[in-house]
Amino acid sequence: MPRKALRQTACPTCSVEATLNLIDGKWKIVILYKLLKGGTLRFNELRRLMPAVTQRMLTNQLRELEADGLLTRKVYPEVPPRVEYSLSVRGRSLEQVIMALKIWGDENLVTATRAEAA
Amino acid sequence: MPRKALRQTACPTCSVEATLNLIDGKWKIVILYKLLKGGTLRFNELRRLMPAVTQRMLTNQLRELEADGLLTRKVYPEVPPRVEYSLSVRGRSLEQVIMALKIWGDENLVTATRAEAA
DNA sequence: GCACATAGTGTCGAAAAGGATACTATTATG
DNA sequence: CATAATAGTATCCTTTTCGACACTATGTGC
Repeated sequence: MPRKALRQTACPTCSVEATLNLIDGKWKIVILYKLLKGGTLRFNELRRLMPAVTQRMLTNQLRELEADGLLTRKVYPEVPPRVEYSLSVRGRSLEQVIMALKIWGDENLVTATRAEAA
Repeated sequence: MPRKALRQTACPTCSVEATLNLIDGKWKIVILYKLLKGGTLRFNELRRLMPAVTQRMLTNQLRELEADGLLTRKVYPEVPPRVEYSLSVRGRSLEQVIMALKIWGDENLVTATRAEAA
């Protein structure tokens, strides 16, 4: 049984869509971006960087990213626990995608995201 | 009242996240990609290109993309009706983003999207 | 007169995603 | 003994998303 159902595809040949599925999830892109910029980060460091994300969601998203092979989770058998997250090679290969998103946003979302924004 | 609630942001300064919000929606990226490749397309042409998408969803996604200024909807007052969709200037500016997604997918998703895929 | 094509809309319900909150184990520190 | 820190879990609930399906108007072709 798949850990997470793959959603139905609009057109199976669309690698655009498949890629988007990987980074779909409310916080995944931000996590990847933070790791891209920050290198290795611990769980609570990520939390502090994204205060709006609940612990549960952060764990969820990290686990999915790990399952997709986009990041590496390294547990140190210490007390208090220490877990370090960093991009895997595959994750780092997403740099162009992430940066394309960032660049577009910087250029096009300076003031408002929607025309009718108050 | 906003047409669609903007979801809470992980970090307001992240243009990465904001950009992703614009193209978030199950079929938006594919629609944009089809229009990028196909130029101007009519409603039912899009439907045929994406058979898995219901009429209602296609309409929804097209309306949201229009509201975000990413595409142009041109209605011809004819019977039977004719409506043509094409990327706006703003929409076309997303080309780098869309192509980054496609290129990554082509290079990294050749066989399977998930390690545990049967 | 009937079906067909276009570009939709309306309603209902299921499923998935996400949020709030409380709880865990262990050790160090005071 | 009490508190704090780490990296989470567990449970419950609400919101959002998505799909199925039926329905619309109008003119053309048979």
